[in-house]
Amino acid sequence: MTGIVDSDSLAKTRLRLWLKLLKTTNHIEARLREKLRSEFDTTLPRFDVMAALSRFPNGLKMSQLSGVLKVSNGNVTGIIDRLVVDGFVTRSPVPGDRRAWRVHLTSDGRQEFDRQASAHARWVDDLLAGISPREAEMIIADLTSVTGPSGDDAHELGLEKEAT
Amino acid sequence: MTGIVDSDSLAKTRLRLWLKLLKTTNHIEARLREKLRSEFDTTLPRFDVMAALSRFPNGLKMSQLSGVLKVSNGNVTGIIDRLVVDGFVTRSPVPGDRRAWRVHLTSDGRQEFDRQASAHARWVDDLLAGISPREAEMIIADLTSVTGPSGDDAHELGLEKEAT
DNA sequence: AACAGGTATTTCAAGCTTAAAATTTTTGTA
DNA sequence: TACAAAAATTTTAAGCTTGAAATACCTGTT
Repeated sequence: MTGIVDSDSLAKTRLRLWLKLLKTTNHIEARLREKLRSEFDTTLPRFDVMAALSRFPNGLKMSQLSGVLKVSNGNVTGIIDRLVVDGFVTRSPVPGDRRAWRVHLTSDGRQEFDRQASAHARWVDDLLAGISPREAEMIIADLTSVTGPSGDDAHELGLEKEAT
Repeated sequence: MTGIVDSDSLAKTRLRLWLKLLKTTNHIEARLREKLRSEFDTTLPRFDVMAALSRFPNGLKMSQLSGVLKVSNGNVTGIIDRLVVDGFVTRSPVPGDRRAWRVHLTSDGRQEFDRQASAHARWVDDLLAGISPREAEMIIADLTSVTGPSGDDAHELGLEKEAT
């Protein structure tokens, strides 16, 4: 009998943790969205795409981009379309494979993203100001059991083989 | 000079924490979405709406519902529309206010939600199995500084004044 | 009673998201 | 070379999300 009670209360604690995680990330995401919209007239998905591209100066193929961002293929198409219209991203053909496109930031895009990224880092720091570095490290360590360690994109994608 | 370095590394730790929180919740959310779709042919937003309604047997007005869920007004309309079509939710007029609707679970809806909720709790427990109750409590406490304590919906909404 | 202002909800436009289908191109094999 | 299978991308359909505009209704004041 006590076995059931015990594992039940464990489950309840984990459910509370899940609800708290959800509430926290939703709260932070909502603030970041507001800020990106009001201060840079952009969106979180656009920011995410530009962040990914900024880490790969050689650009990425569409499928690599959706792989890095872990979103569906078709999703990225529309976001890139709009970033191209805004002059922040360009598509160039991949020599030797007429199916594929390589997308990368323009210098305008890089400039704009740099401004956005430093503001973004400030916002996050402010939003998490109530958490000490020691606590932060602890939480990071604990949560690593859920998703595994932070992946190395370049390694996952075999980009080390690419020419610069 | 060291001042700058110190606050910089603090900011970096908090940014890492944010990325980890995001990765963790995205991961869990993705699994829950898959499961809800494959096992119950529903979605997370539908589940959230039904969860909210299940906590208020008297039903909620549309604006109360979007208040509890903290999403926009217009958003809820479409989700409720579809739940009504499926027979899980009904809209009834609010006596004395012809603008408002009261929405609540049907008995079918309540039955279906109960099944979904217990599966959901199991999934969450499994996904967070790597975290001990002590760790969970610590994280919950730490994150409370970001969003404040878990609110009491009934109190926030003045529902205590409602007749049963 | 009239009416100004507020409230409850829906509608709308734009963008994000996914899974699945469709298109085009490449690649391996017979 | 022919051709089937695989790969890269786009398109499509359905649903979620927001903020803002539109509707309909209520309420207090004059």
